[in-house]
Amino acid sequence: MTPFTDQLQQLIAGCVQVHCKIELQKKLALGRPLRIKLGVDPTSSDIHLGHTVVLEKLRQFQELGHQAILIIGDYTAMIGDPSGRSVTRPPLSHEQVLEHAKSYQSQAFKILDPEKTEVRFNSEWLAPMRFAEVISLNSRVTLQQMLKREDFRNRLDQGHPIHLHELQYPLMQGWDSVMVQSDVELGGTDQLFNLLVGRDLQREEKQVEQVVMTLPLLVGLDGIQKMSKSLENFVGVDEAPSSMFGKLMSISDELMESYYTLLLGEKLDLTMHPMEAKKSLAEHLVGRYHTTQAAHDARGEFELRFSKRDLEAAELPEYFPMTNQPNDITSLVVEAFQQSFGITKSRSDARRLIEGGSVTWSGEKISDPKRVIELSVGGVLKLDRKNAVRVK
RNA sequence: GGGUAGGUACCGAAGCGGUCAAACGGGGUGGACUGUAAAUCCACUGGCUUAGCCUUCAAAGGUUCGAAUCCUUUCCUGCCCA
Repeated sequence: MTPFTDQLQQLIAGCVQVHCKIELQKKLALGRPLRIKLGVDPTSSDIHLGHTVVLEKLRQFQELGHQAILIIGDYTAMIGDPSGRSVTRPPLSHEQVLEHAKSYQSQAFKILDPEKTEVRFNSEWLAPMRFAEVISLNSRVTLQQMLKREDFRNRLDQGHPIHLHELQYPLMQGWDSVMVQSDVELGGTDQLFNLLVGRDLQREEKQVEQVVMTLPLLVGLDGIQKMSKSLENFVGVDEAPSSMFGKLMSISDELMESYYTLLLGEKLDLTMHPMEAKKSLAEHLVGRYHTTQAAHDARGEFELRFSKRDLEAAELPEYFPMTNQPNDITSLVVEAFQQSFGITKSRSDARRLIEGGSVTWSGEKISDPKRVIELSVGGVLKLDRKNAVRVK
């Protein structure tokens, strides 16, 4: 194993907080593989770049010979983590959660080494708990401690409801730490409270308290809120190269700086033209989750399509018109969206796009929703800013 | 349990018998501009067989020629008191 002093430097790099560094040092000095816990709740079906910040840290531990423990919060996901939330999460059924858990695992293994990862579902110990045990857990935390949290405080001040079950969340997560006997737990900065509860519970259970390490939250594509699937400001690790590339190109210059540090672990070169820097960022990340070749191609496609605006030469999704020809443009637009992108657009929506001047056929703008046109094979139908199809 | 204020479109928030598919702001989408950046400007933002029609203002009933607006019941939430 790498000497522990070197490990320490490497491991705390990029962390916002480490509780406590001295404890981590002591644990590393033991010279045995530490048990490193990371919990993810399968509240949606995709792992996105926001998750990768902390997953990469876990991998780092893994590469240094420590034991990665990935907790799939199939039970906690049904409660919903209130951290950083201003509203209660909608409830999920266990079936939904298990469904998500499946894809979560395979996506997480794009980063982690599956051979060296202990995967645990927290329903394993949470589901069989008896009410008395739950009560006992509850007795270890006070309401005041809970209400010190900023997210709850805000909701309280603003007269927004806080449901009692939400208060259980940190306890459940903390109990996970007890059950897997973690030496270290990783999480985003918004997880601090939950992570610290783990320490409290471990202490009560006469375990050595876990070291808590928090990592910065990645801001989503909107540049304001943290990246999350429900806010639709995310880039999934499973996304197609072109989509990943495109989404990354749409982030603001200010945001790019943090993407460089958090995702690439590099400092943004300020002498570079921002657009070039962004392309390079996008290419790196696409390459990381796909292949270098795919990343290179995605970049080429992007340049062809959006920089040169050469739709004719670009590689586009195919569209096989099903309706009789010729047909009115509105119907064709609706059908193309549905068939090529799986997006259901209302006719009103399609009409708005047409009237707004977004739709073109073979380069010609079609702005009359009633206009009847005859599609020919090979022609390009542009639908909106980002989507166009080639007729087959 | 008592009192009180509420539940309006993606969100916030007006409207309090007809002129309401519902002001305004945010967000979103499209266009101009451009680097799929930012800023700015313009338009759109329930659905449809679109001079019109249909379904929406927590839910169900009712009053009325006519209801988001009035009445009844139900469900949900905040605040104060217990």
